Amino acid sequence: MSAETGAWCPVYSSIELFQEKWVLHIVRALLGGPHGFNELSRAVGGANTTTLSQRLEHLERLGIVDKTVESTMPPRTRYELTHAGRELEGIIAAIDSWARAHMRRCQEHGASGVAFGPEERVPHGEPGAWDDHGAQRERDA
Amino acid sequence: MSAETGAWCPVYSSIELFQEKWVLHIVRALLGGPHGFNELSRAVGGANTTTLSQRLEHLERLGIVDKTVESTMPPRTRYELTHAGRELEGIIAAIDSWARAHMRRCQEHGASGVAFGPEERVPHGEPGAWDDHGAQRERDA
DNA sequence: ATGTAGCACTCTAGAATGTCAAGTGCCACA
DNA sequence: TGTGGCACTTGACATTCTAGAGTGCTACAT
Repeated sequence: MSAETGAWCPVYSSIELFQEKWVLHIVRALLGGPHGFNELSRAVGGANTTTLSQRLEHLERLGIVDKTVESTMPPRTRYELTHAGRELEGIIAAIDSWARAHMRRCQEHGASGVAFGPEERVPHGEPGAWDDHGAQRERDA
Repeated sequence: MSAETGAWCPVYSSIELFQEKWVLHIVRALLGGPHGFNELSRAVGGANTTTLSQRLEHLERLGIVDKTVESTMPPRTRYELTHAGRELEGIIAAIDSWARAHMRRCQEHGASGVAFGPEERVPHGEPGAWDDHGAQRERDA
């Protein structure tokens, strides 16, 4: 719509971007350093590879992530944040502090059957993936 | 997965929430004051009513928005942010500042055909809706 | 030399999610 | 009496995401 009315709103567009599935997860994972493709898929909580490669392609086109293919055999790919990407840390940090303050409460009174209970899909967890996140997050705790 | 591994991560869950379609748009609109249902649908950029009522119900259960029905006839509904909801302003502000710094650039070199050009869907814009947003955004400019 | 495993993907089909369009019941104003 | 607004719900349809398998390559163990 932005494009149509001529009044293009950067904030609206960013929100559209961040509400694409996995985008924020990808940024969060990449904030902890560069990752390979499969590694990223795991770090992000088990995103399937089809979606992941679409997202990465999109983020690369927008200049948020940078893809490097080392010309060894077999070629290794490395995804990392660009300057613009790294600046997203402010958003992740804001989410982080809000989550710590308010999300825990949601979980607690979730005992009454609401709040994330009914519709939270559980993708089949990789226990190891969480260690990654945990370690990365200590940074700003 | 969080639920499954026992290591529940509030940040992961928040990201899951914010990447639900319209959630961030709803919060942004509501930051500018309470809205009625149809009004909100317009303010948010033309969200369809089915999805909107689902989202609002979810946000209400999580204690982020508060729904008040005035017992007049016909009943008027008013959606507004709770305390926790208002605290999301930090996140919106972070998105806002990132967007102003980096998104405009994306648009500019979008002249080369990339960056939001190809796959941005245009839902059929209501020209008026943008005045709303514009007005609200002046607050933190 | 063969088996197993990892990397970085792509492909296809089906499930989940979101959307459109229409309809409901209510009232206000002309 | 008619047109329009409000706050939704319903059902059919479209888009998006996912699982799971497959590709081509290497590396390491047996």
